[in-house]
Amino acid sequence: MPRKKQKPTIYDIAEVSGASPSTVSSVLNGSWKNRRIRADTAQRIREIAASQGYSANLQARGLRKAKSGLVGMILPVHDNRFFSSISQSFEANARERDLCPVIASTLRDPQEEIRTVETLISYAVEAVFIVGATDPEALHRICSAANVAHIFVDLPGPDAPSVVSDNIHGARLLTQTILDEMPADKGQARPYFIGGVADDYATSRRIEAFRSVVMETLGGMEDDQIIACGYAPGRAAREIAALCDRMGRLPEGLFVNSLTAFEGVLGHFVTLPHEAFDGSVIGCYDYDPFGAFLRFPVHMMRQNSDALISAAFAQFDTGDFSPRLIMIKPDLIAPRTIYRGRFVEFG
Amino acid sequence: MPRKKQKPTIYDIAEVSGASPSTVSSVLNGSWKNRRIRADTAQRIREIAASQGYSANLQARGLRKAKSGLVGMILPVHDNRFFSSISQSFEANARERDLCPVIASTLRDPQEEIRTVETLISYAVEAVFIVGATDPEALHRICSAANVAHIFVDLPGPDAPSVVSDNIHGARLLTQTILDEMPADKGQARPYFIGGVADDYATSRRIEAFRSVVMETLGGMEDDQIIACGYAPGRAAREIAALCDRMGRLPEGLFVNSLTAFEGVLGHFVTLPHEAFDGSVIGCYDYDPFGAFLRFPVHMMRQNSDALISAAFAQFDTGDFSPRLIMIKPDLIAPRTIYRGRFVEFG
DNA sequence: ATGAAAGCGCTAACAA
DNA sequence: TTGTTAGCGCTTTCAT
Repeated sequence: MPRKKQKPTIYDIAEVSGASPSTVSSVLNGSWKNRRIRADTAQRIREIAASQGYSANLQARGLRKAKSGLVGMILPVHDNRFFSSISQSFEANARERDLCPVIASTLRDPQEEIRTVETLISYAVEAVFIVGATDPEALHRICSAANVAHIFVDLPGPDAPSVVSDNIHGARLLTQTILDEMPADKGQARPYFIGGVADDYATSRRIEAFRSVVMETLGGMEDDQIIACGYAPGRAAREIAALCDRMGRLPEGLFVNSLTAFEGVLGHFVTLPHEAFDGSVIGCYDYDPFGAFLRFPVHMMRQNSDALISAAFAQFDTGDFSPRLIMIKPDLIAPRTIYRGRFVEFG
Repeated sequence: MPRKKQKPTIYDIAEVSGASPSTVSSVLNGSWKNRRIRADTAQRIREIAASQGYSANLQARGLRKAKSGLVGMILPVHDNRFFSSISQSFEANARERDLCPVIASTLRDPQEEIRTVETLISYAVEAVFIVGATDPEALHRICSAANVAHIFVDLPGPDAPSVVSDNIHGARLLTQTILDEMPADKGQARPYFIGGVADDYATSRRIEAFRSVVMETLGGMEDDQIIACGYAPGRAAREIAALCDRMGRLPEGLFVNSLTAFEGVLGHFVTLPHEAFDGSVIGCYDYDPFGAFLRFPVHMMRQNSDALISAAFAQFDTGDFSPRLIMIKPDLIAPRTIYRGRFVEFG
């Protein structure tokens, strides 16, 4: 590739225009409203800059101003409908504020979370949005040591604003729906809960809600009806297979705790005949448009990713990073219903 | 929030340790292997740095070295399984090279693509990966004017390396499969192709492949069997509804050209009774694990996102950015089959 | 209405 | 084996 000449700097523009670097700088970054610069000099400088293909070196600006124009977000995985919707909203919100989004996935590895947040801080991000962290305390410590604004989303963290789904409400509603749809003689029914990590904030509340609704409705429940086997599809696939094996059929009700777990569950379901699903009611906490149209009906709780992120940014805008918990209600999406979101005319 | 003291710099560490800033710098950034620095001074400096919570200011380093440690990627949308898998692979590949990924979605807006690439360049990204661009020429011009390495993925661009799916192969295979699965008396059958933009590189080749296989197999085809209505779900929903309306039923064969279009199609399908699908064979170019388990069987072409991105990074590693076209074959995923990818044990 | 100059935190010659 | 120094490109007082 032929070595092109370097990107022009304000000094190049200054030289060509005959103005000083500081004048050029203020014209080109908008701060010239304060400095009283003649409209025509400003205009001339802008034209020269355009003709030279000038664009500011954002690293230099960031260094000088001790801020970068970047906003960071970390999340567990990209390739999952909940988190990728989060990314989509994050991007839109960041752009509205003229910030450049930096989104990183950490595969629920606490070490990776820490490294990533440290990297973001080293780039002087204006804030970091922490989605579904496994070790919120550590991340909080790091951010506040560096005096970096941070907001927790989905899973709350200590001593900072947190925007979370109303898990109790959502899980109660989903559990109730599953039980309602089960055949009339629920006496012996043993609905199961699968996926997630029992100590996680979100999972623990969902389990609690599941348990209490089951107790209220069926009058009893045993511990083995909770299979908190993590989020990985592979693990969920093995667990559901083992469960079906033990029972000799599918459970009457199944509460799947995340899309990733659901993906795993599906990995087993593909091996089953159509009739296998007849006696079962299945619900999933989190929504996927394709998941809504499976071979069997699925009740889905759609976390309002857009509302979660918008609320987090609204908090960011206030500049107040004192602890508070903001709850967003998720929506129950009936089987075979397609939710139409903000981005339906894009793709 | 109590105002913490500023982040320590190499000067702070230098002062405490009694060494000079350059010594500190080289110790802390690894370049001390060349400078022969005593192991114990290095050790002492590292300890002091750790105790002070030092971490390098990457903007300053980037400014000085005229590179940032960032790699950029732009893609149409996040919340779609194909693109979010691309993100997942991009992230993994970037990390392996100690680069910080910056992923931005541009909603297929050419202006937004341009602005975004300019922003990335202003941050001095080491390369930009351009996925599914609508205006590759413009992006190429911008990148090469700024002398920034760039690689096209999914949709090829001019005068730069491009890694694309083997669309002809994939679309032929998918079309053939759809036709094969159709009822024996195919004489009058009119399979349809829906989604995408007819001038797009990928779509145009897929249409071409679709057309030629249909011609070979059925002996004829008319132009209205191609509905290149773009990628937006909303639009695809309206088009398929209109088509079904005109035909009074579903077409015998349907080739859906992207997941976003498929989502739209599904938006109409949810209104149809189960039997409506009996006489239809449906295929989708692109894979989604939930899409693989719908109420009706779907044949899916899985673009190998991991291979696409890995090949792109392999090219990046060579440092050679001269034009070349690298083809990656997609895989046909049979209905009701779950593909197990690289990240199946994460979630 | 504009310019000169200092300095953000870091790296890389060049000295010593 | 280590220190001194000159910038990277920009913003921002402070002068004029």
